[in-house]
Amino acid sequence: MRALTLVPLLISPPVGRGVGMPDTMLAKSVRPIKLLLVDDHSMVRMGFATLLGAEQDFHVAAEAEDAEQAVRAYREHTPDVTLLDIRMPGGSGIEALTQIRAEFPAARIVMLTTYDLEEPLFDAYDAGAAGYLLKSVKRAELVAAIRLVAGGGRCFGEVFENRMSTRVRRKRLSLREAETLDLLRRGLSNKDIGIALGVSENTAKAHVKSILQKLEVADRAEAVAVGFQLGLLQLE
Amino acid sequence: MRALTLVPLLISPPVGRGVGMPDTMLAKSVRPIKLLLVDDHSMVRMGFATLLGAEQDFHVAAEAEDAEQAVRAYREHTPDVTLLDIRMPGGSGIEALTQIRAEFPAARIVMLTTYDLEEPLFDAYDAGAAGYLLKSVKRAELVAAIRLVAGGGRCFGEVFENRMSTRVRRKRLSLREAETLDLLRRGLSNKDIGIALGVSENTAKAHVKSILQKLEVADRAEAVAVGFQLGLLQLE
DNA sequence: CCCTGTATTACCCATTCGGATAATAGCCAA
DNA sequence: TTGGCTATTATCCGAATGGGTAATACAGGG
Repeated sequence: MRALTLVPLLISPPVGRGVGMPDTMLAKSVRPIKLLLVDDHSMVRMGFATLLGAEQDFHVAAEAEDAEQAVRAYREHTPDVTLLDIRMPGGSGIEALTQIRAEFPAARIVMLTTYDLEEPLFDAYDAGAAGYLLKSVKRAELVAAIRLVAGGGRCFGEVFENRMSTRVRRKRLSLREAETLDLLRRGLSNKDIGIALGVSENTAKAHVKSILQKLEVADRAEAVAVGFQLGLLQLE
Repeated sequence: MRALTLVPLLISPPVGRGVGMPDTMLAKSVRPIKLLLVDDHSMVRMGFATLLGAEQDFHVAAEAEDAEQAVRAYREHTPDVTLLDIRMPGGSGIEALTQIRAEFPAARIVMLTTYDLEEPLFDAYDAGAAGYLLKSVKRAELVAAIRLVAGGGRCFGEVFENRMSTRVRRKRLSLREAETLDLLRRGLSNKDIGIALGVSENTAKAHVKSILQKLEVADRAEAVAVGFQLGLLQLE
């Protein structure tokens, strides 16, 4: 059900994505775009603040360093565009995104990430992110993306297009399978997985088998590796 | 051989690590500390530059965004202190560190990292880093660390102490074992590992067995997970 | 020179794994 | 209601895995 709604987006970026975009000029002379920056690293926030503050029509209204602060800051400032880091200690950026969008369905939020993993990308898309960018974006690209999003557009960069094709064929893990994968990484045998999940060993085997199929891997070791690769598993 | 030389460092930070440090004052009135910043993310560089540039006795002489540029920039500017990101595309920070230290044995280089993984920490130590800090360090801490290092001190923060104890008992993987671990993550069977390494299946089994012992894990799946956890394996 | 660690190979054996197949039941959407 | 997905369980079976033990060879540090 997701794949179906995703495809059209790839071929229909909102008007203004390109060389001469009228939205930019409109925004420039009216009122500054109010921004909220969320990242757990103060260095990164400072970098963004410095970079974006240099634009005349941008105004960094607030910063936050975790999911909770992000939600509170949003309520207080209701920014035009929010830049939200995906991975933060204590509640991921996806959670913050979900929470903010629940309270403010019109919130325009651009997710930022260091690694090009596909799971968080799709989670972000599902949760209603307006954009998804790598932190390595060039200044001009970022500024353009923010203007685009402020104007109601969406911006899922190269990342999106790169990862889309592989995801179409790769099926998503079910809840149970995700739990099982997390037990695999901990070195549990099928029997112990069964015990941990409160099911029979045979059921655990079935889940593992299903994981191997969906992830298209040869064994549990590769499943764990791909789990990290896709962002299904995270360092802890 | 490493553990022996490391321990004393923990209890003997160079003079001046504390409240009233004379080195700071010395440096302040003499000449600014020349800095080189290396990080592949322009946002991060900008953050550091903004933050450090605000200190009167700091001077950000140059920036670089990969290992190669870092080495060239070092040759050109011979900074007092270099801030070097550990993970960068195309040659890790460790390589840059090694190369610079080979040419300039007195180079004072502080490694910066996002994740608190133990392998790069020890690699950095072995390669002669003067410090090792998480990117999440507070401004004051970073500034103090740079002054300390500029004065000839070393600074391996909380990270170091936390990770040291676990590493003392956990033995390092041999070259062959590291190669084997990388094949495990790709889902190869013992037989295929043997073929890939040009050895017998029995030898491959022996390597795998040794990995499981050294990493103290139950099976290859957990070995892969711990491999990522320790920084022995990286996302690609 | 000896000891340690690495790399290599080999054999045995019980356990585990992964593939194939199949059946039941619940839930949700078309 | 029907079809599809998930979750559950089960059985069969050959292959792979992990543990134990042991031997050889080579290199490097003490």
